[in-house]
Amino acid sequence: MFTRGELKSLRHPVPVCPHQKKTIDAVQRTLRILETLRETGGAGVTTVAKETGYSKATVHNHLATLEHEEYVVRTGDGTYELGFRFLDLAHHARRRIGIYDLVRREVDKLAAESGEMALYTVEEHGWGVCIYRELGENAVQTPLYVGYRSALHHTAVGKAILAYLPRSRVEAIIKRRGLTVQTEDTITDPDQLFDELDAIRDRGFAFNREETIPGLVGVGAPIIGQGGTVEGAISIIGPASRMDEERFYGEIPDMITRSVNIIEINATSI
Amino acid sequence: MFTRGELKSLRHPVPVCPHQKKTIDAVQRTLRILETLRETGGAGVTTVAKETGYSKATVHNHLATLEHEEYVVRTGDGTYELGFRFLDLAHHARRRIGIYDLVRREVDKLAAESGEMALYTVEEHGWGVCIYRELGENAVQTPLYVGYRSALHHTAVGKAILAYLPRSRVEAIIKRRGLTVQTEDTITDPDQLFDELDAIRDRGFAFNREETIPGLVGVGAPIIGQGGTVEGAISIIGPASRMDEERFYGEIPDMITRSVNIIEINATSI
DNA sequence: ACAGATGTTCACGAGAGGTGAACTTAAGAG
DNA sequence: CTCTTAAGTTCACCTCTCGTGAACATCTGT
Repeated sequence: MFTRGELKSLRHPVPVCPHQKKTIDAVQRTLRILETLRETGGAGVTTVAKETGYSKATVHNHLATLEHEEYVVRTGDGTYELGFRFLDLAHHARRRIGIYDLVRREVDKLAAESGEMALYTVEEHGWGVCIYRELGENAVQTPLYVGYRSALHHTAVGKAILAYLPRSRVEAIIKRRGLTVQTEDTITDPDQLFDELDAIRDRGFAFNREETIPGLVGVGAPIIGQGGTVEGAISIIGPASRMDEERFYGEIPDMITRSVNIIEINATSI
Repeated sequence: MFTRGELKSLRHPVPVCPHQKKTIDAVQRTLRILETLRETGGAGVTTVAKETGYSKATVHNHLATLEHEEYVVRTGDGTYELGFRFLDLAHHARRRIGIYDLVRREVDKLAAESGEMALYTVEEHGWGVCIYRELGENAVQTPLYVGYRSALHHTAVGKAILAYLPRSRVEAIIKRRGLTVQTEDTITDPDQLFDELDAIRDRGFAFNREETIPGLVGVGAPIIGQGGTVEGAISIIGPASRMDEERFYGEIPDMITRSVNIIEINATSI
């Protein structure tokens, strides 16, 4: 027989990895559940339980808590959906972007002038996150909504940002996120990527030549803040069919460079 | 000596309130912490601990979890801030609004035509939540951002929505949220509010006569969906000084009614 | 270099929270 | 209208999570 003390020491044998972060399981579960609601566009207890692997009771308790705290709503037909409280959190998250209004005006202008889609993207946790987007008259249909996250290595904005981050940061990001294949033109070799980043730094802006989606191209340029650090990048995106040499390598980069200058100059006075 | 069963029953004496919901404390703590980041616009462990009353270690563990899950960011100066992942959740929450694009177009039109602020609001958890907002040329400065929540009884949109909810729902909302005083003109008496809602139903739209902020007035009208239920309400808001009788009771209501009709007609074809 | 504050780690134990099963309610089929 | 099936909710149990204070580490500014 064991005494209580002996039993206890057996229960906690040895931490598998002594350096792994200590995270709170219940919080992770709630986040997984919210993400499930996001992906399903609303679901019931059973669906969420199946999707996450948690028991029905667990899902029920989490959803009840989230509903009580008004982060989730029960609709008429009994499904749970993301609450509008996230609009509020999103608004306050966006307030971090000091140059938001400035950027917005320029992105609107770019979309109107070019007739294509224009956007502003920022780096976070090694992803590119779309902060603002405006559609021009002939803009392509892509699922690129505000809040959309994508890898940095295969977009114009992403490469523009990477080009102006310290090499160590870029290496860390590559290690963390990998260089996933999107199309046959996606850069998947680190050395090739670093060469590309050198070229971008030389000319001041980046091209996306069907590296994300076949047939889709883009031009992007970084916004450099007072401290000399990249704040983000703006870009114009359109179908390859509409982008002849003159436009893709001339007019569009000019428009973008002009907007970048306006933003950077006005940002210093904030 | 006690048997196991007897001991157990002693340990759980009597639930203080048998009907109180079972919520998960850790989740509530995380939400409180996120709300603190929201309110402070970014803060360190100590500040959040002071603000919430939780221990530093607790706050540290929660923030570490939220950062690991990429819902929060550590900035250069060591403070934690809301992550842009909330933009994504917000986007998916907003997808619940089927008529969003339709409403957006009309609100833009109203803002341009009137020169004032125009907006679309929806009810959730007994609050009015601003879903979309556009500023006209002369729009007033108010903190009415997308995601902003306010009580329903003292705004034009709020009263327009209440007027078309079942009386039982209205009573439940009043009970839950109360009729808070905003200005000397705020309706704080339930009977008076129900009379006002009758009047709104008669004429089809609602007025806010400085009931929220002194000097600020508005006109709002509900959007009624196919099932005959209120989807939300649109509104134009401006300074009382710019709203003479003719404009406030004539032109503005006409513009809004026209937009409501366009939205409702087009909504049936979705 | 030092003082004051902030962030991080640790051991411990109360009790939170996850679980399966039982129960209730709602929806559909025949 | 009843039976069947599935979904949501409640419950008692038990483990291990998570909150805590205090000690330790790290940083900032003068």
